[in-house]
Amino acid sequence: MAMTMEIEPRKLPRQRRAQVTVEAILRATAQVLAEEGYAAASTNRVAQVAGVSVGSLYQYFPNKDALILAVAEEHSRVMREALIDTATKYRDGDFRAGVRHFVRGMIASHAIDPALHRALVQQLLHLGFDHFAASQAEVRALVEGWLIFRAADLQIENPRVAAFVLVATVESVIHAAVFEQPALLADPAFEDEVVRLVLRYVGAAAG
Amino acid sequence: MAMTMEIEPRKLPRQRRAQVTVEAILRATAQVLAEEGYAAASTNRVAQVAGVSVGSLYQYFPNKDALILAVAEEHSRVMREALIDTATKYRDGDFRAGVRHFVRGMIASHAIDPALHRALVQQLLHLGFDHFAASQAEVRALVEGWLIFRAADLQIENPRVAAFVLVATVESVIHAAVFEQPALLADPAFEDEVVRLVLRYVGAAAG
Amino acid sequence: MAMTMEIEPRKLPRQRRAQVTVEAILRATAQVLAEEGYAAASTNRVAQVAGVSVGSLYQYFPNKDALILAVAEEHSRVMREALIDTATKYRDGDFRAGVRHFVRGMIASHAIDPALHRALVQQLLHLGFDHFAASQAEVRALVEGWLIFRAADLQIENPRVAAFVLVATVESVIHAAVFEQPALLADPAFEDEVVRLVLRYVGAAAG
Amino acid sequence: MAMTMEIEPRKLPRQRRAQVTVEAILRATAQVLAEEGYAAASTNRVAQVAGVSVGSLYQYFPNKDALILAVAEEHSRVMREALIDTATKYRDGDFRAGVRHFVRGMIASHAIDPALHRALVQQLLHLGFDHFAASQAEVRALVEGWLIFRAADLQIENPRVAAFVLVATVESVIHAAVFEQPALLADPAFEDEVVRLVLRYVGAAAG
DNA sequence: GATGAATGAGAATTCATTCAT
DNA sequence: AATGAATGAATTCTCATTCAT
Repeated sequence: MAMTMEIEPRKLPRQRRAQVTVEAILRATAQVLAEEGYAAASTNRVAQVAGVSVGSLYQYFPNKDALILAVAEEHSRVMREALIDTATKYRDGDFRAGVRHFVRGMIASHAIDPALHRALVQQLLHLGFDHFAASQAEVRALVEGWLIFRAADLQIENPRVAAFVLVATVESVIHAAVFEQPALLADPAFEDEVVRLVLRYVGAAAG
Repeated sequence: MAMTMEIEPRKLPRQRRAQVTVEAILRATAQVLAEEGYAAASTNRVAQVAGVSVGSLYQYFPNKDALILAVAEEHSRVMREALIDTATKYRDGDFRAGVRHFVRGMIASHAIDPALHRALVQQLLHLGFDHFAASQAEVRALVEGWLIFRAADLQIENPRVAAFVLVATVESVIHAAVFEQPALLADPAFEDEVVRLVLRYVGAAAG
Repeated sequence: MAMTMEIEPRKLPRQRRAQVTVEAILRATAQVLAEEGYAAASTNRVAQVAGVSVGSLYQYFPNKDALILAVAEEHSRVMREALIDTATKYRDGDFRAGVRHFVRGMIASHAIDPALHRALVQQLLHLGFDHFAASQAEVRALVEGWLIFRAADLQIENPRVAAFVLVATVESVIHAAVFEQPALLADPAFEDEVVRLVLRYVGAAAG
Repeated sequence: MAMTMEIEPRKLPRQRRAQVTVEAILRATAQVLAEEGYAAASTNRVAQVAGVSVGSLYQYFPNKDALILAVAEEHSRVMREALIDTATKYRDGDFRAGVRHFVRGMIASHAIDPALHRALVQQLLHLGFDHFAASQAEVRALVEGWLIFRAADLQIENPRVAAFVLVATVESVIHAAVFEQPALLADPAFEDEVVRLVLRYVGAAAG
């Protein structure tokens, strides 16, 4: 494992033409990764699908890992936004409804492009980056604020730890579903159970 | 990605000498994987560490994947046995003690060789085999049976989904510990927290 | 033996530089095959002789067989052209002169690069492709048409079978010369004998 | 190409058990060669099919080439005998009938096991031995004697050369049929044409 | 900026042959 | 005599990366 791995984009595209090139590359990477799998995602293949030369790819990404990371970054940004949109809306409403929407948002965000998500997780684990874990920080902060705001109604000792456990747990359960039983993602009973898990854990369950 | 991947062991070692060779190969694979990581685990490197020629390796394993899978098989067999032993014992005893032993078993099974476990998870995901998923199905079935058997004492709507959620949750919390904080595996407070999570979820918590 | 053997060239060279590379590879393959024999014709050796990297070789040929086939294709194209040129010219002239030119064309085409021819025959048989057989089909058809066209002057029962026998006979006599006595290819007496064999067979001999 | 190639059988089997082993090896080699082709004919595969260990194979054959040669030897012995049987019978009868029987014998001998014949020719060419050419010496002598005996009825200048041309020609034409159009072997028109080729060549044709 | 030809280290895999049991 | 485990040199092929045009 290279200690001196560059992962920063090489240079920013200035002209519109370059902008287009970079987007084509990212889209092609995501597509190849999702449709043809890890093994097929060689730099030459990606460039071909993007309708661009390998040379152009290396103009903007110093190496393959940086390319994958950029795609992961984009993918997790989209996921994060979808989630935060949903979750923020219910900040002041009924807590139980809020939890349900949070969970629904998490499930929905994982359903955006499960194949890409899978491929990225595989690649990133393989690269030694737990990229999605890092991107959860923001979500965690959101949830922590929420727990503090509603502390009176809950049985929680340490909101920070609870937020960590909660986000990690929900994420992992959904994750497991993505990998092992994708059908569950569309099963209302699955949503119900995850909601129950959260509510009971924070001491806000009905019965 | 080859569609026709052979993964069955090639032939069974008959003589004791061969037995020793196969064991050396498996041990070397596990060691290289755990200590030097995926990238270093070339067939030649493995053979070298095993003190055996590459040819011998290919006498028993048709390709590299089969080799990795054999190691995973063995590792998950050991894990599964440790777990099922523990869990089965408490099938009829006190439920809360049973949960504690189940959790303890899960933790213990992941503490057997965390580095190898990490490497295998990375490698298998990467190969597209979700080998541990398969072995979790068995555990899941065990837990589901258990939940149904004890339904009267618990507050569960859908035992099948609940079993999935439970196993995934416990597994992933422990997993996170394996990947990020191996020290936790030996911390009694960690066990306590996971037990609490489970008991609350199934509605069997004391308070 | 792979059932799904790719033998089509991988991509066409667009730039002049690539054109040069491909030609160098083909020339090197022919040379190594002819001078050092089958056993020496490894892809790395060929690349080395071509003054090119193995990678470049694989950029244009998907595998070793495709490389050999491309050389065979070229060689048999040259042979076929030499032959058909000669033979076609005499389609309407004097039959006996026509036979002489046909035979002369066959001999000349085999004299182009006997060592390469030898190596290719060995190699192609060995690969299971009877490449020259295919190209002989064309010659056979030409001869059959010729026999039918001149049927009045000849004593032939079954032109199709006769064409097969004729071409096979001439081909193999010349072949034997290539393999065993290359010097004969340049000896006019050899041409005379083969012509006599043909003329007597088709019943057009003078005496 | 090894200059010091051993091709002599290593030792003669003395005990009946060994006799059986050697025969099994030869039969397995022929079978694998004919049915699975050159590529599959590894020494280990042959030993396996023979129900014998590789070690035993090497007890009687110093290397792979010697094994192939032994099979070729046996195959050409069988062919030769079939031919000589047929041909000798007609030594004193009608010349034209004799030729027909000679040709028929040649065709029949090539029809004994065409797949094996093909595989052997491929292998032997590849090894640089023109084994079947050598084994023709005996047949050639037979034919020469025959031509001398019937010289009065024929138009032949040099019986030795004529015998060479005749045997080589007939052999090659049949050979071409084996490789390119096996169906011809069973076609009476093919036999007719080959007979005509011979009769006209030696000046014994009817018209 | 873009191109795509060229590179070559490195990885997987085979198979004739040996030799201890 | 027979066994079959072990050997390892040799070969094919891939793919991230560079750089001249």
